[in-house]
Amino acid sequence: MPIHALAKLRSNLGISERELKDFAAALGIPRILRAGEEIVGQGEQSDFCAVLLTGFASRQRLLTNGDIQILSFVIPGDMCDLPSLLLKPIDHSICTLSDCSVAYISHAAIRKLIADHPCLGYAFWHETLIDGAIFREWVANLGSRSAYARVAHVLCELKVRLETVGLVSGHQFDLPVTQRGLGQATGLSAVHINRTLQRLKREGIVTINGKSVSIEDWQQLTLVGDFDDGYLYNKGRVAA
Amino acid sequence: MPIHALAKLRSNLGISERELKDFAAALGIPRILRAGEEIVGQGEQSDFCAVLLTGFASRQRLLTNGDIQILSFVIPGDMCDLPSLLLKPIDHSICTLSDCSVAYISHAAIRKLIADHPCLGYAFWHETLIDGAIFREWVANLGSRSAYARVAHVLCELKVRLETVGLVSGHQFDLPVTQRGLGQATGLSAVHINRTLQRLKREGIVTINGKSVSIEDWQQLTLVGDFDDGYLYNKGRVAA
DNA sequence: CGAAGGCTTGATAGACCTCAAACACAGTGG
DNA sequence: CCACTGTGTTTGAGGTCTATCAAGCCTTCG
Repeated sequence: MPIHALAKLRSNLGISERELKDFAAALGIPRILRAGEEIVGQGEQSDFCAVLLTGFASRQRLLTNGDIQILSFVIPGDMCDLPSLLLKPIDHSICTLSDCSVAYISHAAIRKLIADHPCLGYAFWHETLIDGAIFREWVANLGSRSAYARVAHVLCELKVRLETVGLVSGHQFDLPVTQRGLGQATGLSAVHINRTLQRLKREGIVTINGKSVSIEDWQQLTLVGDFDDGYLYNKGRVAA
Repeated sequence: MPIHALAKLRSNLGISERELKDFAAALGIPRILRAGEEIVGQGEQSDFCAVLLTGFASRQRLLTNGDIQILSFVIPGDMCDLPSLLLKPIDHSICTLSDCSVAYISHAAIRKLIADHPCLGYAFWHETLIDGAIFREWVANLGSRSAYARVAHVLCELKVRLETVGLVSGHQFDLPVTQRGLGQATGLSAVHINRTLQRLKREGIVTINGKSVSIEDWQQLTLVGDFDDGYLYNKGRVAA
Protein backbone atom coordinates (compact mmCIF):
# COMPACT_ATOMS: atom_id res chain seq x y z
CA MET A 1 0.00 0.00 0.00
CA PRO A 2 2.61 2.60 0.93
CA ILE A 3 4.04 2.38 -2.54
CA HIS A 4 6.16 5.48 -2.63
CA ALA A 5 7.68 5.04 0.79
CA LEU A 6 8.73 1.50 0.08
CA ALA A 7 9.88 2.10 -3.44
CA LYS A 8 11.96 5.02 -2.32
CA LEU A 9 13.59 3.20 0.56
CA ARG A 10 14.25 0.35 -1.79
CA SER A 11 15.95 2.51 -4.37
CA ASN A 12 17.89 4.54 -1.87
CA LEU A 13 20.07 1.82 -0.49
CA GLY A 14 19.56 -1.53 -2.12
CA ILE A 15 17.13 -2.86 0.41
CA SER A 16 16.19 -6.47 -0.16
CA GLU A 17 12.68 -7.75 -0.71
CA ARG A 18 12.73 -9.45 2.66
CA GLU A 19 13.67 -6.30 4.57
CA LEU A 20 11.06 -4.39 2.71
CA LYS A 21 8.44 -6.90 3.78
CA ASP A 22 9.42 -6.66 7.43
CA PHE A 23 9.34 -2.91 7.25
CA ALA A 24 5.94 -2.84 5.61
CA ALA A 25 4.63 -5.25 8.21
CA ALA A 26 5.69 -2.95 11.01
CA LEU A 27 3.73 -0.02 9.58
CA GLY A 28 0.39 0.65 11.18
CA ILE A 29 -2.83 1.33 9.32
CA PRO A 30 -2.59 4.70 7.57
CA ARG A 31 -4.45 7.62 9.06
CA ILE A 32 -5.98 10.43 7.08
CA LEU A 33 -5.16 13.95 8.20
CA ARG A 34 -6.78 17.14 6.90
CA ALA A 35 -4.76 20.05 5.65
CA GLY A 36 -3.35 22.20 8.42
CA GLU A 37 -3.01 19.49 11.01
CA GLU A 38 0.10 18.67 12.98
CA ILE A 39 1.79 15.34 12.32
CA VAL A 40 4.39 15.97 14.99
CA GLY A 41 4.61 18.91 17.34
CA GLN A 42 7.67 20.91 18.23
CA GLY A 43 8.78 19.90 21.72
CA GLU A 44 7.12 16.52 21.71
CA GLN A 45 8.79 13.34 22.87
CA SER A 46 7.17 10.92 20.52
CA ASP A 47 7.73 7.18 20.55
CA PHE A 48 6.89 6.63 16.91
CA CYS A 49 7.82 7.85 13.45
CA ALA A 50 5.54 8.99 10.69
CA VAL A 51 5.76 8.03 7.03
CA LEU A 52 4.00 10.31 4.62
CA LEU A 53 2.16 8.21 2.03
CA THR A 54 0.18 10.82 0.15
CA GLY A 55 -0.12 14.58 0.40
CA PHE A 56 2.18 17.42 1.21
CA ALA A 57 3.62 18.55 4.52
CA SER A 58 6.14 21.05 5.83
CA ARG A 59 8.76 20.80 8.46
CA GLN A 60 8.67 24.05 10.36
CA ARG A 61 9.87 25.91 13.36
CA LEU A 62 7.92 28.36 15.44
CA LEU A 63 9.98 31.36 16.53
CA THR A 64 9.41 33.26 19.73
CA ASN A 65 8.04 36.27 17.86
CA GLY A 66 5.36 34.05 16.38
CA ASP A 67 6.90 33.81 12.94
CA ILE A 68 7.06 30.44 11.23
CA GLN A 69 10.09 29.31 9.30
CA ILE A 70 9.59 26.39 6.96
CA LEU A 71 12.67 24.17 7.08
CA SER A 72 11.85 21.80 4.26
CA PHE A 73 8.96 20.25 2.44
CA VAL A 74 7.86 16.70 3.11
CA ILE A 75 6.58 14.70 0.17
CA PRO A 76 5.18 11.19 -0.21
CA GLY A 77 7.73 8.54 0.61
CA ASP A 78 9.47 10.57 3.28
CA MET A 79 9.97 9.09 6.71
CA CYS A 80 9.50 12.52 8.02
CA ASP A 81 10.01 11.98 11.68
CA LEU A 82 13.11 9.85 11.90
CA PRO A 83 15.20 12.29 13.95
CA SER A 84 12.74 11.89 16.80
CA LEU A 85 14.14 8.40 17.32
CA LEU A 86 17.29 9.89 18.84
CA LEU A 87 16.46 13.57 19.39
CA LYS A 88 14.02 14.27 22.21
CA PRO A 89 12.22 16.53 22.48
CA ILE A 90 12.19 17.25 18.78
CA ASP A 91 13.03 20.82 17.82
CA HIS A 92 10.50 21.34 15.04
CA SER A 93 7.03 20.35 14.02
CA ILE A 94 5.63 18.79 10.88
CA CYS A 95 2.34 20.10 9.57
CA THR A 96 0.19 18.96 6.68
CA LEU A 97 -0.22 21.39 3.80
CA SER A 98 -2.90 19.30 2.13
CA ASP A 99 -4.96 16.30 3.08
CA CYS A 100 -2.52 13.52 3.81
CA SER A 101 -2.39 9.87 4.61
CA VAL A 102 0.23 8.96 7.13
CA ALA A 103 1.43 5.63 8.48
CA TYR A 104 3.11 5.26 11.83
CA ILE A 105 5.78 2.95 13.08
CA SER A 106 6.89 2.77 16.69
CA HIS A 107 10.43 3.54 17.73
CA ALA A 108 10.58 0.10 19.29
CA ALA A 109 9.70 -1.49 15.97
CA ILE A 110 12.33 0.59 14.20
CA ARG A 111 14.98 -0.44 16.66
CA LYS A 112 13.99 -4.05 16.21
CA LEU A 113 14.14 -3.75 12.43
CA ILE A 114 17.61 -2.29 12.69
CA ALA A 115 18.76 -5.02 15.03
CA ASP A 116 17.42 -7.69 12.68
CA HIS A 117 18.62 -6.02 9.49
CA PRO A 118 21.61 -3.74 10.04
CA CYS A 119 21.22 -2.75 6.42
CA LEU A 120 17.96 -1.03 7.33
CA GLY A 121 19.80 0.93 9.97
CA TYR A 122 21.99 2.37 7.26
CA ALA A 123 18.95 3.02 5.09
CA PHE A 124 17.26 5.04 7.83
CA TRP A 125 20.45 6.88 8.60
CA HIS A 126 20.80 7.62 4.91
CA GLU A 127 17.31 9.14 4.90
CA THR A 128 18.24 11.55 7.67
CA LEU A 129 21.52 12.40 5.96
CA ILE A 130 19.68 13.42 2.82
CA ASP A 131 17.40 15.57 4.92
CA GLY A 132 20.56 17.11 6.30
CA ALA A 133 21.86 17.75 2.79
CA ILE A 134 18.61 19.52 1.98
CA PHE A 135 18.94 21.72 5.05
CA ARG A 136 22.46 22.60 4.01
CA GLU A 137 21.26 23.57 0.59
CA TRP A 138 18.57 25.72 2.14
CA VAL A 139 21.15 27.48 4.28
CA ALA A 140 23.01 28.31 1.09
CA ASN A 141 19.79 29.29 -0.59
CA LEU A 142 18.74 31.68 2.17
CA GLY A 143 22.19 32.99 2.86
CA SER A 144 23.54 33.57 -0.60
CA ARG A 145 20.88 33.92 -3.24
CA SER A 146 18.53 36.68 -4.38
CA ALA A 147 14.79 36.37 -3.98
CA TYR A 148 14.45 35.48 -7.64
CA ALA A 149 17.02 32.70 -7.39
CA ARG A 150 15.66 31.44 -4.09
CA VAL A 151 12.19 30.89 -5.43
CA ALA A 152 13.52 29.28 -8.57
CA HIS A 153 15.68 26.99 -6.50
CA VAL A 154 12.81 25.83 -4.33
CA LEU A 155 10.79 25.02 -7.43
CA CYS A 156 13.71 23.08 -8.86
CA GLU A 157 14.12 21.05 -5.72
CA LEU A 158 10.45 20.22 -5.55
CA LYS A 159 10.33 19.20 -9.17
CA VAL A 160 13.26 16.81 -8.83
CA ARG A 161 12.09 15.33 -5.56
CA LEU A 162 8.53 14.86 -6.78
CA GLU A 163 9.85 13.27 -9.96
CA THR A 164 11.67 10.74 -7.83
CA VAL A 165 8.37 9.48 -6.49
CA GLY A 166 6.53 9.74 -9.78
CA LEU A 167 4.52 12.81 -8.92
CA VAL A 168 5.47 14.90 -11.94
CA SER A 169 3.60 14.38 -15.17
CA GLY A 170 4.94 16.18 -18.15
CA HIS A 171 6.62 19.13 -16.55
CA GLN A 172 3.79 19.73 -14.20
CA PHE A 173 3.13 18.99 -10.57
CA ASP A 174 0.78 19.96 -7.79
CA LEU A 175 2.06 22.37 -5.17
CA PRO A 176 -0.45 22.94 -2.37
CA VAL A 177 1.55 25.76 -0.86
CA THR A 178 0.29 29.31 -0.56
CA GLN A 179 2.44 32.25 -1.52
CA ARG A 180 2.66 32.99 2.16
CA GLY A 181 4.03 29.48 2.64
CA LEU A 182 6.62 29.98 -0.06
CA GLY A 183 7.59 33.14 1.75
CA GLN A 184 8.03 31.27 4.99
CA ALA A 185 10.23 28.79 3.18
CA THR A 186 12.42 31.34 1.45
CA GLY A 187 12.55 34.06 4.06
CA LEU A 188 10.59 36.48 1.87
CA SER A 189 7.33 38.33 2.29
CA ALA A 190 4.25 36.98 0.58
CA VAL A 191 4.04 40.15 -1.46
CA HIS A 192 7.52 39.71 -2.79
CA ILE A 193 6.87 36.05 -3.55
CA ASN A 194 3.94 37.18 -5.63
CA ARG A 195 6.07 39.59 -7.62
CA THR A 196 8.83 37.04 -8.01
CA LEU A 197 6.45 34.40 -9.30
CA GLN A 198 5.06 36.93 -11.73
CA ARG A 199 8.52 37.54 -13.04
CA LEU A 200 9.13 33.81 -13.49
CA LYS A 201 5.86 33.62 -15.43
CA ARG A 202 6.51 36.76 -17.45
CA GLU A 203 9.85 35.37 -18.54
CA GLY A 204 8.21 32.18 -19.70
CA ILE A 205 9.98 29.94 -17.22
CA VAL A 206 6.96 28.60 -15.36
CA THR A 207 3.20 28.81 -15.54
CA ILE A 208 1.00 28.50 -12.50
CA ASN A 209 -2.69 27.66 -12.40
CA GLY A 210 -4.04 27.52 -8.91
CA LYS A 211 -2.03 24.85 -7.17
CA SER A 212 -0.58 23.43 -10.33
CA VAL A 213 2.94 24.39 -11.38
CA SER A 214 4.26 23.75 -14.84
CA ILE A 215 7.92 24.15 -15.69
CA GLU A 216 8.15 25.62 -19.16
CA ASP A 217 11.91 26.06 -19.33
CA TRP A 218 13.71 23.72 -17.02
CA GLN A 219 17.18 24.69 -18.10
CA GLN A 220 16.50 28.33 -17.50
CA LEU A 221 14.92 27.60 -14.14
CA THR A 222 17.98 25.68 -12.96
CA LEU A 223 20.17 28.48 -14.25
CA VAL A 224 18.21 31.14 -12.44
CA GLY A 225 18.04 29.06 -9.27
CA ASP A 226 21.71 28.03 -9.40
CA PHE A 227 20.41 24.51 -9.03
CA ASP A 228 22.47 21.33 -9.09
CA ASP A 229 20.59 18.25 -7.98
CA GLY A 230 23.68 16.56 -6.59
CA TYR A 231 22.69 17.23 -3.00
CA LEU A 232 19.51 15.19 -3.40
CA TYR A 233 21.46 12.03 -4.18
CA ASN A 234 18.60 10.67 -6.19
CA LYS A 235 20.37 8.22 -8.38
CA GLY A 236 17.64 5.65 -7.97
CA ARG A 237 14.48 7.00 -9.56
CA VAL A 238 11.10 5.37 -9.29
CA ALA A 239 9.40 5.02 -12.62
CA ALA A 240 6.49 7.43 -12.95
CA MET B 1 44.72 11.71 23.28
CA PRO B 2 41.63 12.88 21.43
CA ILE B 3 40.13 13.98 24.70
CA HIS B 4 37.29 16.14 23.48
CA ALA B 5 36.12 13.81 20.77
CA LEU B 6 35.97 10.87 23.08
CA ALA B 7 34.48 12.73 25.98
CA LYS B 8 31.82 14.17 23.75
CA LEU B 9 30.88 10.89 22.16
CA ARG B 10 30.79 9.39 25.59
CA SER B 11 28.46 11.99 26.97
CA ASN B 12 26.24 12.08 23.96
CA LEU B 13 24.89 8.61 24.12
CA GLY B 14 26.10 6.61 27.07
CA ILE B 15 28.96 4.91 25.30
CA SER B 16 30.73 2.34 27.42
CA GLU B 17 34.40 2.39 28.28
CA ARG B 18 34.97 -0.63 26.07
CA GLU B 19 33.40 0.93 22.99
CA LEU B 20 35.34 4.07 23.59
CA LYS B 21 38.56 2.08 23.64
CA ASP B 22 37.78 0.37 20.37
CA PHE B 23 36.91 3.67 18.78
CA ALA B 24 40.09 5.32 19.97
CA ALA B 25 42.12 2.37 18.72
CA ALA B 26 40.70 2.79 15.24
CA LEU B 27 41.76 6.43 15.05
CA GLY B 28 44.94 7.09 13.13
CA ILE B 29 47.76 9.33 14.26
CA PRO B 30 46.58 12.95 14.28
CA ARG B 31 47.76 15.21 11.51
CA ILE B 32 48.40 18.90 11.86
CA LEU B 33 46.83 21.20 9.30
CA ARG B 34 47.49 24.90 8.86
CA ALA B 35 44.75 27.48 8.75
CA GLY B 36 43.04 27.68 5.39
CA GLU B 37 43.54 24.07 4.35
CA GLU B 38 40.89 21.71 3.20
CA ILE B 39 40.01 18.74 5.42
CA VAL B 40 37.51 17.40 2.93
CA GLY B 41 36.71 18.76 -0.48
CA GLN B 42 33.30 19.28 -2.02
CA GLY B 43 32.70 16.55 -4.57
CA GLU B 44 35.15 14.07 -3.09
CA GLN B 45 34.39 10.42 -2.55
CA SER B 46 36.42 9.85 0.55
CA ASP B 47 36.81 6.52 2.28
CA PHE B 48 37.52 7.93 5.71
CA CYS B 49 36.10 10.34 8.26
CA ALA B 50 37.85 13.15 10.04
CA VAL B 51 37.65 13.97 13.72
CA LEU B 52 38.65 17.46 14.70
CA LEU B 53 40.78 17.31 17.84
CA THR B 54 41.91 20.91 18.19
CA GLY B 55 41.31 24.07 16.23
CA PHE B 56 38.42 25.55 14.31
CA ALA B 57 36.96 24.61 10.95
CA SER B 58 33.99 25.51 8.82
CA ARG B 59 31.67 23.43 6.75
CA GLN B 60 31.08 25.36 3.56
CA ARG B 61 29.64 25.26 0.12
CA LEU B 62 31.06 26.85 -2.97
CA LEU B 63 28.39 28.39 -5.19
CA THR B 64 28.67 28.67 -8.93
CA ASN B 65 29.14 32.44 -8.77
CA GLY B 66 32.17 31.90 -6.58
CA ASP B 67 30.54 32.90 -3.33
CA ILE B 68 31.11 30.79 -0.26
CA GLN B 69 28.35 29.97 2.17
CA ILE B 70 29.41 28.69 5.55
CA LEU B 71 26.99 25.99 6.65
CA SER B 72 28.19 25.47 10.21
CA PHE B 73 31.26 25.71 12.35
CA VAL B 74 33.23 22.63 13.33
CA ILE B 75 34.79 22.61 16.76
CA PRO B 76 36.98 20.14 18.64
CA GLY B 77 35.24 16.88 19.31
CA ASP B 78 33.22 16.95 16.12
CA MET B 79 33.30 13.98 13.79
CA CYS B 80 32.97 16.44 11.02
CA ASP B 81 32.85 14.15 8.06
CA LEU B 82 30.38 11.45 9.04
CA PRO B 83 27.89 12.08 6.22
CA SER B 84 30.56 11.02 3.72
CA LEU B 85 30.09 7.47 4.96
CA LEU B 86 26.78 7.26 3.12
CA LEU B 87 26.71 10.34 0.88
CA LYS B 88 29.05 10.24 -2.09
CA PRO B 89 30.23 12.47 -3.45
CA ILE B 90 29.89 14.80 -0.52
CA ASP B 91 28.12 18.07 -1.26
CA HIS B 92 30.26 20.43 0.80
CA SER B 93 33.80 20.91 1.95
CA ILE B 94 35.36 21.38 5.35
CA CYS B 95 38.13 23.92 5.71
CA THR B 96 40.31 24.81 8.64
CA LEU B 97 39.93 28.31 10.04
CA SER B 98 42.92 27.97 12.33
CA ASP B 99 45.72 25.49 12.75
CA CYS B 100 44.08 22.18 13.53
CA SER B 101 44.92 18.69 14.52
CA VAL B 102 42.77 16.10 12.87
CA ALA B 103 42.51 12.34 13.28
CA TYR B 104 41.19 10.06 10.60
CA ILE B 105 39.26 6.84 10.71
CA SER B 106 38.47 4.75 7.67
CA HIS B 107 34.92 4.06 6.61
CA ALA B 108 35.73 0.37 6.82
CA ALA B 109 36.76 0.76 10.44
CA ILE B 110 33.60 2.69 11.20
CA ARG B 111 31.44 0.00 9.67
CA LYS B 112 33.25 -2.61 11.67
CA LEU B 113 32.82 -0.63 14.88
CA ILE B 114 29.11 -0.37 14.19
CA ALA B 115 28.82 -4.07 13.44
CA ASP B 116 30.63 -4.93 16.67
CA HIS B 117 28.86 -2.32 18.81
CA PRO B 118 25.42 -1.37 17.46
CA CYS B 119 25.36 1.23 20.16
CA LEU B 120 28.14 3.09 18.38
CA GLY B 121 26.04 3.10 15.27
CA TYR B 122 23.39 5.02 17.13
CA ALA B 123 26.03 7.33 18.57
CA PHE B 124 27.33 8.20 15.11
CA TRP B 125 23.83 8.62 13.78
CA HIS B 126 23.10 10.88 16.72
CA GLU B 127 26.09 13.04 15.82
CA THR B 128 24.76 13.57 12.32
CA LEU B 129 21.28 14.29 13.63
CA ILE B 130 22.60 17.06 15.82
CA ASP B 131 24.41 18.49 12.84
CA GLY B 132 21.06 18.39 11.11
CA ALA B 133 19.42 20.23 13.99
CA ILE B 134 22.08 22.91 13.70
CA PHE B 135 21.41 23.26 9.98
CA ARG B 136 17.70 23.64 10.71
CA GLU B 137 18.42 26.35 13.22
CA TRP B 138 20.58 28.13 10.69
CA VAL B 139 17.80 27.98 8.14
CA ALA B 140 15.59 29.71 10.68
CA ASN B 141 18.38 32.14 11.51
CA LEU B 142 18.97 33.15 7.91
CA GLY B 143 15.36 33.10 6.92
CA SER B 144 13.69 34.86 9.79
CA ARG B 145 16.00 37.04 11.79
CA SER B 146 17.53 40.47 11.37
CA ALA B 147 21.25 40.95 10.93
CA TYR B 148 21.56 41.98 14.56
CA ALA B 149 19.78 38.86 15.78
CA ARG B 150 21.62 36.59 13.36
CA VAL B 151 25.03 37.61 14.57
CA ALA B 152 23.95 37.37 18.19
CA HIS B 153 22.54 33.91 17.55
CA VAL B 154 25.73 32.62 15.99
CA LEU B 155 27.70 33.88 18.99
CA CYS B 156 25.25 32.17 21.33
CA GLU B 157 25.56 28.88 19.53
CA LEU B 158 29.33 28.99 19.52
CA LYS B 159 29.46 29.84 23.18
CA VAL B 160 27.25 26.92 24.18
CA ARG B 161 28.95 24.44 21.89
CA LEU B 162 32.42 25.47 22.97
CA GLU B 163 31.36 25.28 26.58
CA THR B 164 30.35 21.67 26.00
CA VAL B 165 33.93 20.79 25.18
CA GLY B 166 35.46 22.98 27.85
CA LEU B 167 36.69 25.71 25.56
CA VAL B 168 35.07 28.64 27.33
CA SER B 169 36.82 30.15 30.31
CA GLY B 170 34.88 32.72 32.21
CA HIS B 171 32.63 34.11 29.53
CA GLN B 172 35.36 34.21 26.98
CA PHE B 173 36.40 32.08 24.07
CA ASP B 174 38.62 32.19 21.03
CA LEU B 175 36.95 32.74 17.69
CA PRO B 176 39.40 32.54 14.79
CA VAL B 177 36.85 33.75 12.27
CA THR B 178 37.23 36.94 10.27
CA GLN B 179 34.34 39.35 9.88
CA ARG B 180 34.17 38.24 6.30
CA GLY B 181 33.76 34.70 7.59
CA LEU B 182 30.97 35.72 9.92
CA GLY B 183 29.36 37.34 6.92
CA GLN B 184 29.58 34.14 4.94
CA ALA B 185 27.97 32.32 7.81
CA THR B 186 25.12 34.76 8.32
CA GLY B 187 24.48 35.84 4.76
CA LEU B 188 25.63 39.39 5.44
CA SER B 189 28.36 41.58 4.01
CA ALA B 190 31.57 41.98 5.95
CA VAL B 191 30.85 45.66 6.28
CA HIS B 192 27.54 45.05 7.91
CA ILE B 193 29.02 42.44 10.22
CA ASN B 194 31.44 45.09 11.35
CA ARG B 195 28.65 47.53 12.14
CA THR B 196 26.60 44.87 13.83
CA LEU B 197 29.47 43.80 16.05
CA GLN B 198 30.05 47.42 16.93
CA ARG B 199 26.46 47.69 18.03
CA LEU B 200 26.78 44.58 20.20
CA LYS B 201 29.86 46.10 21.79
CA ARG B 202 28.34 49.55 22.18
CA GLU B 203 25.38 48.06 23.99
CA GLY B 204 27.66 46.27 26.40
CA ILE B 205 26.67 42.80 25.34
CA VAL B 206 30.03 41.54 24.14
CA THR B 207 33.61 42.72 23.97
CA ILE B 208 36.01 41.60 21.28
CA ASN B 209 39.78 41.74 21.33
CA GLY B 210 41.34 40.35 18.23
CA LYS B 211 40.14 36.78 18.03
CA SER B 212 38.90 36.66 21.59
CA VAL B 213 35.21 37.10 22.29
CA SER B 214 33.88 37.84 25.74
CA ILE B 215 30.19 37.66 26.52
CA GLU B 216 29.39 40.47 28.92
CA ASP B 217 25.63 40.00 29.11
CA TRP B 218 24.61 36.47 28.25
CA GLN B 219 20.94 36.95 28.97
CA GLN B 220 20.74 39.96 26.72
CA LEU B 221 22.65 38.16 23.98
CA THR B 222 20.25 35.23 24.02
CA LEU B 223 17.36 37.65 23.99
CA VAL B 224 18.69 39.57 21.05
CA GLY B 225 19.57 36.38 19.19
CA ASP B 226 16.28 34.66 20.02
CA PHE B 227 18.43 31.81 21.24
CA ASP B 228 17.22 28.62 22.88
CA ASP B 229 19.87 25.95 23.22
CA GLY B 230 17.39 23.10 22.95
CA TYR B 231 18.39 22.26 19.42
CA LEU B 232 21.94 21.50 20.51
CA TYR B 233 20.79 18.67 22.78
CA ASN B 234 23.78 19.15 25.01
CA LYS B 235 22.53 17.63 28.21
CA GLY B 236 25.86 15.95 28.87
CA ARG B 237 28.46 18.62 29.43
CA VAL B 238 32.13 17.94 29.74
CA ALA B 239 33.66 19.63 32.73
CA ALA B 240 35.82 22.56 31.73
C1' DC C 1 60.16 47.87 4.87
C1' DG C 2 56.77 46.74 1.67
C1' DA C 3 52.75 44.03 0.66
C1' DA C 4 48.63 41.82 1.78
C1' DG C 5 44.81 41.08 4.34
C1' DG C 6 41.61 42.53 7.73
C1' DC C 7 39.10 46.29 10.06
C1' DT C 8 36.72 50.71 10.04
C1' DT C 9 34.09 54.56 8.26
C1' DG C 10 31.23 57.36 5.02
C1' DA C 11 28.17 57.88 1.15
C1' DT C 12 25.06 56.05 -2.09
C1' DA C 13 22.06 52.60 -4.02
C1' DG C 14 19.01 48.90 -4.27
C1' DA C 15 16.46 44.89 -2.81
C1' DC C 16 12.93 43.73 -0.20
C1' DC C 17 9.45 44.92 3.49
C1' DT C 18 5.35 47.03 5.33
C1' DC C 19 1.08 49.05 4.94
C1' DA C 20 -3.16 49.44 2.59
C1' DA C 21 -6.73 48.47 -0.44
C1' DA C 22 -9.02 45.97 -4.10
C1' DC C 23 -10.08 41.68 -6.16
C1' DA C 24 -11.00 36.62 -6.66
C1' DC C 25 -12.66 32.49 -4.91
C1' DA C 26 -14.50 28.86 -1.87
C1' DG C 27 -17.26 27.56 1.90
C1' DT C 28 -21.22 28.65 4.98
C1' DG C 29 -25.61 29.79 6.43
C1' DG C 30 -30.00 31.98 5.79
C1' DC D 1 -30.02 30.93 -4.61
C1' DC D 2 -27.74 34.62 -2.67
C1' DA D 3 -25.39 37.37 0.67
C1' DC D 4 -21.46 36.81 3.72
C1' DT D 5 -17.15 35.74 5.48
C1' DG D 6 -12.48 34.30 5.33
C1' DT D 7 -8.46 33.24 2.95
C1' DG D 8 -5.43 33.92 -0.76
C1' DT D 9 -3.77 36.87 -4.61
C1' DT D 10 -2.67 41.16 -6.74
C1' DT D 11 -1.20 45.99 -7.08
C1' DG D 12 0.64 50.55 -5.51
C1' DA D 13 3.36 53.63 -2.60
C1' DG D 14 6.62 54.58 0.67
C1' DG D 15 10.16 53.19 3.89
C1' DT D 16 14.10 50.55 5.76
C1' DC D 17 17.57 47.36 6.06
C1' DT D 18 21.51 45.88 4.13
C1' DA D 19 24.71 45.84 0.01
C1' DT D 20 28.08 48.10 -2.66
C1' DC D 21 31.70 51.16 -3.55
C1' DA D 22 35.59 53.62 -1.98
C1' DA D 23 39.06 55.10 0.84
C1' DG D 24 41.98 55.15 4.95
C1' DC D 25 44.05 52.70 8.67
C1' DC D 26 46.00 48.94 11.18
C1' DT D 27 48.29 44.60 11.80
C1' DT D 28 50.86 40.81 10.33
C1' DC D 29 54.29 38.63 7.91
C1' DG D 30 57.78 37.70 4.64
